[in-house]
Amino acid sequence: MPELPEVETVCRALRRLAMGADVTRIAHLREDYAAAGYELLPRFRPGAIGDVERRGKFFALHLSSGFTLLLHLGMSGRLLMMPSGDPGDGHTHARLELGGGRGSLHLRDPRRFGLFALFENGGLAEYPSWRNLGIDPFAMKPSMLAAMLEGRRKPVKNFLLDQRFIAGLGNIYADESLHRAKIHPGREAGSLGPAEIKRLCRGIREVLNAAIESGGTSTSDYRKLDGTLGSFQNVLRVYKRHGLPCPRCGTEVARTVFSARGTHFCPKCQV
DNA sequence: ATGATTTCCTGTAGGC
DNA sequence: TGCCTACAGGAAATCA
Repeated sequence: MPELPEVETVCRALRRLAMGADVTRIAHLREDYAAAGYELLPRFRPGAIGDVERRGKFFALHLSSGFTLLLHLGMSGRLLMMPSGDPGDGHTHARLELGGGRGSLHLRDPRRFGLFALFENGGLAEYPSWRNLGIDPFAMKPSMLAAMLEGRRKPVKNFLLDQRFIAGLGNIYADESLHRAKIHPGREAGSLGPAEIKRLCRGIREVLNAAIESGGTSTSDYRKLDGTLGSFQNVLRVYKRHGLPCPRCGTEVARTVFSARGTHFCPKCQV
């Protein structure tokens, strides 16, 4: 499922291929696939893509005409660069036509947990799930993580999934980060000591960087902008590897459930 | 206020 | 082989 590294991968490709291009037309093929801004569509005015911003797992495309397009891939969403004129399929919920023969951006999302929303004149800043996003994991210092963990009783796995604290981690990278930091996912968040907090901070940063280098994790639906697969699924250490040996100590990776999410960890080296 | 649970949705894996 | 059920999960809503 697309998390920070997947969104960042697509974002970088988008900057390369679409920045400066005009979004000439929005084909909104499924009107219930928008949590905000549907009423603005009739007023939409074409504009050049000036900046492609990523915060957490969101993309924001800022257009010169004053509109901002906000996208989230949910769990089965793909953003694909397609040739102009390609209609997409039954799961293609929106198409952004680009000027200058640059093609068309398709938002395809079978399970429809994603988001396509339109804002005008900075209205995005008021959008709750954007406004309430937590800190960027790359800018997170151990002291900042410590302050957020302080007094929290919930399992650290649940904490890592909450976008209001740290923006961009999902199930895959939460599990992988905890394994790198040698912390058991069920540990009470507020119980982590300074050394553990430091390891977690570093583990998060390192796994996200490595995954971006690999173009993201294609375990199921995720694809890059050009439709090809990322490769980080080949080097995962615990996620979906239950029953296989921990790459660090050889113990069988275990699986349990936290926060209604499958959680994978090494029962020996994560304490 | 905090944390836990439920809901949305559909393709796919697993069981019989 | 084919059918059916259960499961996967991001984030908002709801519940305790």
